[in-house]
Amino acid sequence: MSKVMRPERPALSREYILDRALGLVDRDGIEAFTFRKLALEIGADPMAAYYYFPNKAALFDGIVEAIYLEVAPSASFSADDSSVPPRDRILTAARSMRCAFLRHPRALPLVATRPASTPRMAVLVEAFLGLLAEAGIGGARALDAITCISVYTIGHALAQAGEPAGGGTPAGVEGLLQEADRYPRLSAAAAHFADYDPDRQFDLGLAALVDGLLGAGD
Amino acid sequence: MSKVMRPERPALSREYILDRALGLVDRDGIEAFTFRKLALEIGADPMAAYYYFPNKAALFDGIVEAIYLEVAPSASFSADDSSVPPRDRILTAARSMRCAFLRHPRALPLVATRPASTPRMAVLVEAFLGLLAEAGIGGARALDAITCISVYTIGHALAQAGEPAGGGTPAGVEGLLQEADRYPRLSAAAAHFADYDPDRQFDLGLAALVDGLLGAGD
DNA sequence: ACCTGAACACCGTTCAAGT
DNA sequence: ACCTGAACACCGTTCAAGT
Repeated sequence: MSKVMRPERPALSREYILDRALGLVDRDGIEAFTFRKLALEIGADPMAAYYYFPNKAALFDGIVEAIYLEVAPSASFSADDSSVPPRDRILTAARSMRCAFLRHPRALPLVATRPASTPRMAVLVEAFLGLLAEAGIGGARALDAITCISVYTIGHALAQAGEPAGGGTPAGVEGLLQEADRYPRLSAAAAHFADYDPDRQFDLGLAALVDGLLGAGD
Repeated sequence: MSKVMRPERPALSREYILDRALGLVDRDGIEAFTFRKLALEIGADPMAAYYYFPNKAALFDGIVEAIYLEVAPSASFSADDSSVPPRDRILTAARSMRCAFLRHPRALPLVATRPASTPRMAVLVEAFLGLLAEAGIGGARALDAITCISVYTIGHALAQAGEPAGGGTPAGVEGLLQEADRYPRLSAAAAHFADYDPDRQFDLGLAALVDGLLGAGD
């Protein structure tokens, strides 16, 4: 019955630390993230995390990796269910990336900023290349398609996450709309702010992009 | 002949400070940017900038604004040169945004992350709405198109800027390619890394996206 | 191997003060 | 109005030390 009274804490590990770190970023944002706050969160010395990560950048890379691990736990991504055409499976794959991204809006600047070349990314790219091959796209065109679809997906999620949590009119635009004569078209467009639906909009652009990329070589 | 020997320095101003701040970010990156280094750069007390900006976030917002001010100094953006079809003028507008972005690769995370709703943005959006109207797109569809094209443009520039300056094979991918049997398609695609051209790729996706968005309502 | 704690060289920001 | 300088409450990271 020696040190039984110590506050019980899961054994420290890379995964556990990343999990709590991502939780902190989700809650308080990247700016507020600190090794010292992380230490409080995991109940250890401020420097404990340095045993698992050489520095903050490496820990952030780990967070990005953790988010990509949430993308499409195998299923819809690589399944070659021939009953649904490859074009639609490509759309589904992009949506499942988007879904993982939107689960961590405040961490997205990390995802958008740190190019990951990990085994996980290789698996995702490999699967996507498979989908594209089924759609008749290969070689350089496949790489182009993957990049274009990826940057559109991350870009859209990032912009959506950056918006004021309200979801209605983008912040500050109201002020500009006072001068309706200076921005007549913008003012007219403001009528449509109410029924803005990010998911529908994303799908709209995604379909345009994918169809254009698939059809370009005919 | 009192204080003549003082190192000559332009009078401090919002614009001057932003200009030097952007220069620092361009040179050393966002992480390394510090009010104290900025002070050295402008030859003033570390706290001098606080007279013009309430905090670091406000200064970063100013940097983003400064970059958008570099977009298409009027010309190609709003010109209704009827000899070139609206569809092509939309492409040109997106390219001119991209061009301004690529002039400041290390500042791009700021641009991608801070939604700007300033008069300058209103002017750009207003002009873009004009182009879309000429192409027969208005209302909610125009807002969708602007957002989709914008996020694609910023997303692509951000990804490109995030790459290792080398430009060749994305960092670390070589390591993964050792296990060619695990990632057969990725390995095959690697043959095309050499002739990767970001501008061509951007144009490819942009054309797909724009044509899809313009044609969707027929 | 895994974690602690003191120490160092920084930060952003506040505030009272100078001109 | 515009800028300075000291001070405060933090940071990330190093390193020697503990178990």
